[in-house]
Amino acid sequence: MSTNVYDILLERGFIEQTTHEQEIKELLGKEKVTFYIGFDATADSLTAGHFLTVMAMMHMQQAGHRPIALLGGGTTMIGDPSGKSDMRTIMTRETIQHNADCFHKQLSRFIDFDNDNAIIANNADWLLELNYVEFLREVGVHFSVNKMLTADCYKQRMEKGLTFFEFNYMLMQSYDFLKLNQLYGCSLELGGNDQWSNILGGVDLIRRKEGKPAFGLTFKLLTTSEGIKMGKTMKGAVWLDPEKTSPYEFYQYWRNIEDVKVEECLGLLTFLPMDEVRRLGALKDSEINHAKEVLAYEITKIVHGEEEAVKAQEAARALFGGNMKTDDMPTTTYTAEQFNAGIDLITLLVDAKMAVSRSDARRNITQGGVSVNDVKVTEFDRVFTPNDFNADGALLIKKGKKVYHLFKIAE
RNA sequence: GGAAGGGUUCCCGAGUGGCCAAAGGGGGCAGACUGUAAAUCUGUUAGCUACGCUUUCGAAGGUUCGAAUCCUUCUCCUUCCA
Repeated sequence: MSTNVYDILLERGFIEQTTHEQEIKELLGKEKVTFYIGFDATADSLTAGHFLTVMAMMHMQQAGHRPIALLGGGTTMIGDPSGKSDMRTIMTRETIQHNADCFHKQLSRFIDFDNDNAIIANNADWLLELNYVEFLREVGVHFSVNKMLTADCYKQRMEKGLTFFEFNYMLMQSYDFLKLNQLYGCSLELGGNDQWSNILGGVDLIRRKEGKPAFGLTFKLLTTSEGIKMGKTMKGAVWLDPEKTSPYEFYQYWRNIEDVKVEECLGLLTFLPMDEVRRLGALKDSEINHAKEVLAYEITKIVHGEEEAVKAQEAARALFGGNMKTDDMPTTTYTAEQFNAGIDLITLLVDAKMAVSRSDARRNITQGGVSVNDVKVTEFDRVFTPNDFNADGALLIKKGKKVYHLFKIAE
């Protein structure tokens, strides 16, 4: 191991807090370390938010360490109260299992699970059959309620109310760490900074109960400059599953990132050398658009592969560069009869899901937000026929600056 | 178990018989300005066959010409007492 992976993570901006900085660094420098990161199986796909942690796992694995991806099949049944203002909906075991399977599949794209290079575990395996009294005697005795209550994550909940059910989350997660320590010799837990309290609990538990060293480290959370968690849009999370968030949308999300976040994201979410990251991050004004292109391309490449990244980039360049290239555009087709009869603009917008309702479509048109073949249309009852097609035999409709759609007759 | 307060549109939060599709803020969308950024300003933000109509204020009933507003039951939450 040439460069210590701790230094890499530090330089790239991952590290937020550590339990024992010196010891962790030394440990990572001298031996193969088994570490774990937990993923709550609350949806059937990983999100852009998870991606940061996945990147960290990849760095660690490249440096020769052994990751354990712990799927929260058991803990998800409780729901982590950290950073949540309300209690989560409780999910069924079947849903959680399905989600865990999806996570496993997605993670395999990034992490090599063959030949014991990485381990995938599910805490349902030990949490679901726990004996309550035994658990209290073995684990519960090591936790001080007074101390837990002073933890930031619970403090926030003191006002809104916190159930005993959720209060146990910390014990469950700590127990996971203990269990992984016993089963696989796992001695390091990584996670987002919102996991700090939970990680500390596990580190303490192992040290007390096993008398063995254990460490914890948290990563920066990706937020916008206003402190809102990144990876979310109003339409929901940015998913890694191409069925849920298309590679183009994924690309666009990063392409539209705030200026001030470009350098941070390049360091965290790409494998570009740091010299390059700093060079790109230093670009000013409109120059920084180049850095954003690189960022979007690199992330898309890691998540969806080079081919998709190229396609997304070309589609974006074509659209915003002015020269329409219609190959990869989202398209809706109609039969010749339908089009010959004429289709009104509202229907087109709604069919293409460019508007959520006919009222919404009408509003957008009236307010001057819609253009057809680059001509602004403000009459909402305008009807289109093949006579309105452009040179390529289609209608190109844009809503706003970034949403576009192609309409043509089915072959 | 007892007492009090409360559930309003995407979110927070006004509204306590007609002037309420419901103030204000946030968020979203669109327009202007720009660099596919941020900030700022403007418009808009239940649905529809649209100067009108239909469905919304925890749920179900009821009173009334008329209910988010009053009554009854149910339900959920919060706080205080035990």
